[in-house]
Amino acid sequence: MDALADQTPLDHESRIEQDDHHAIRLWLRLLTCTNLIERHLRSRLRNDFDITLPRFDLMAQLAREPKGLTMGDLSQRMMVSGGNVSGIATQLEREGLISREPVPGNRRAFCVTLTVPGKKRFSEMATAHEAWIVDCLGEMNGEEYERMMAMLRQIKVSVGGIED
Amino acid sequence: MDALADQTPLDHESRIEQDDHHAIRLWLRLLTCTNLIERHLRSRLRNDFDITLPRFDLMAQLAREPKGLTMGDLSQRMMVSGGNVSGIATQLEREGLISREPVPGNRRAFCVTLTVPGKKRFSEMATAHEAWIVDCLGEMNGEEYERMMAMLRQIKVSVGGIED
DNA sequence: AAGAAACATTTTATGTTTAAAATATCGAAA
DNA sequence: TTTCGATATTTTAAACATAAAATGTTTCTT
Repeated sequence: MDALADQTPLDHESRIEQDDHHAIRLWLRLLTCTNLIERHLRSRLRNDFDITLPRFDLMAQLAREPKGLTMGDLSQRMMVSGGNVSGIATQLEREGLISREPVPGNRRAFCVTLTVPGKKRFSEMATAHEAWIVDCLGEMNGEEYERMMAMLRQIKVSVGGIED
Repeated sequence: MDALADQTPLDHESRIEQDDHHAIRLWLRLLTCTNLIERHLRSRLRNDFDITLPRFDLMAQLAREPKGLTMGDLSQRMMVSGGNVSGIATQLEREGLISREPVPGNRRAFCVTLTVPGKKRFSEMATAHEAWIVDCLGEMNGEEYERMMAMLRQIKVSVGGIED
């Protein structure tokens, strides 16, 4: 095959053809960028802290809310299914990084919080995590950030408006 | 509190701090947008064509390369692991949408192509898929589009430069 | 107070994804 | 030739993810 002889490294986006609508090209580039960054973060979290991105994300939500969150809150904020949160929380609880306490006055819900070791662990990770992101996105000046944020907000509203 | 910060002139150090927050916010918004669009596309592909996004993506790669691609080519272009491609291809082959032919002269590799029904099926899907994306991203003028592409290219280069 | 509806969570079944091990082939050097 | 390293793919195990069913709790309505 010709493809076998092709040495250039490729991604979704470098394959696009001239006649594609510019929206398609933008979408593919958006996807490529997000995937690259996410992959990089996953890899660093795994190598440097032996933790997965979903577990880190759950801890990040809790770190922002010292009073704790219910499973449902976590599901909503992380934009993943309840069953998923349930599984991730089970793992983190087993590792002693979070705790699930019953909520007084509502026996259906649990209040999930970071344990003391969990807080310590998270603060170590958060510093590094932030630096990695700045490394990935940092070359941009304030004005560019604002423009990009505005365009993404537009997209967010536009997609959010389309009901699933 | 951000309102206060806006009125206060920032020294060098707090400006860096401020920029860092910008980077994090930009990353989170990027992630949210991509997830929303991806979720939307997944859902429509499932409902309208009873196919998953990974299967569609694999077919899309083949549609661009009528001579066929090897499993390794597919893995590289889709930016997913070889094992993953293997699983997806097995399913598509079972459904008769793709074929895996041995490559003459290299008994390790397979040449994967769309079958005739696969081509037909894909072309139906591709039209709809393109329209969905335009719906999500459409309200953008040429200048905005160019700016966004340029910034994303910058990010792509920046992240790509950091070796994994 | 009883029943129905809504809520919060977990469990189950199925499928996706990756890294790593296993299998097999190829190419080249000793 | 034989052996060794690289290449191409598949298999396996573990973590994630979703939808849907199951469980238990609360609230509303009558």
